[in-house]
Amino acid sequence: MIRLQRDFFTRDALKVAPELLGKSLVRRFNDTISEKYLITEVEAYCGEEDLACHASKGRTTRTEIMYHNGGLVYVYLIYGMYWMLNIVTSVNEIPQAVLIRGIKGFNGPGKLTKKLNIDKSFYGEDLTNSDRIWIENIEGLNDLKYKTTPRIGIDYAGEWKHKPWRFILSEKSDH
DNA sequence: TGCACGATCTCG
DNA sequence: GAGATCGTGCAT
Repeated sequence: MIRLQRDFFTRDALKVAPELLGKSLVRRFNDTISEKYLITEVEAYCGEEDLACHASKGRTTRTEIMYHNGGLVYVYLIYGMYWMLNIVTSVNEIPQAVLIRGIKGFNGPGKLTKKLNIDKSFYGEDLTNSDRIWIENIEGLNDLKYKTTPRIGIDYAGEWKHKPWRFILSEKSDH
């Protein structure tokens, strides 16, 4: 198992998102407790022109982190009670992120952050050197099958709501 | 300073 | 189908 490095994240969100499927999300709580979860569902949000992306409102206190280099964590509160876990992608000044919507055994972005005890304190965390959250490659799991659908909960995004930028790992693969 | 609105979830 | 619940962005 090898922790994903900077170069994995500093690419376009549409390239990174499907490749995150089948990777292992690691949450380390202390010296003896670490938990690993297979990533099964993600969504890509691509820049200021993407009306579904929070960065479509420009650079604000909340979206600032998306303007940084890939590999950082973007966390925000939605509906007053759920923390959403996102991973910043692309390079400086290009605001993109991938929302982690589901992990094996726990579908739903709000449920997984509650399960992993992830909150605003993770905003800006660096996945390439954090000691409490990172992502690992699982040897032999590559080019997995997945399907795409439009993203969830963004009816306000006009034409952008139709983009097939939600990626779901298929139940069965040839591997 | 105030207010409308969510990249959700659970229960009925 | 509706309610819970609050930080953020933008209008006052």
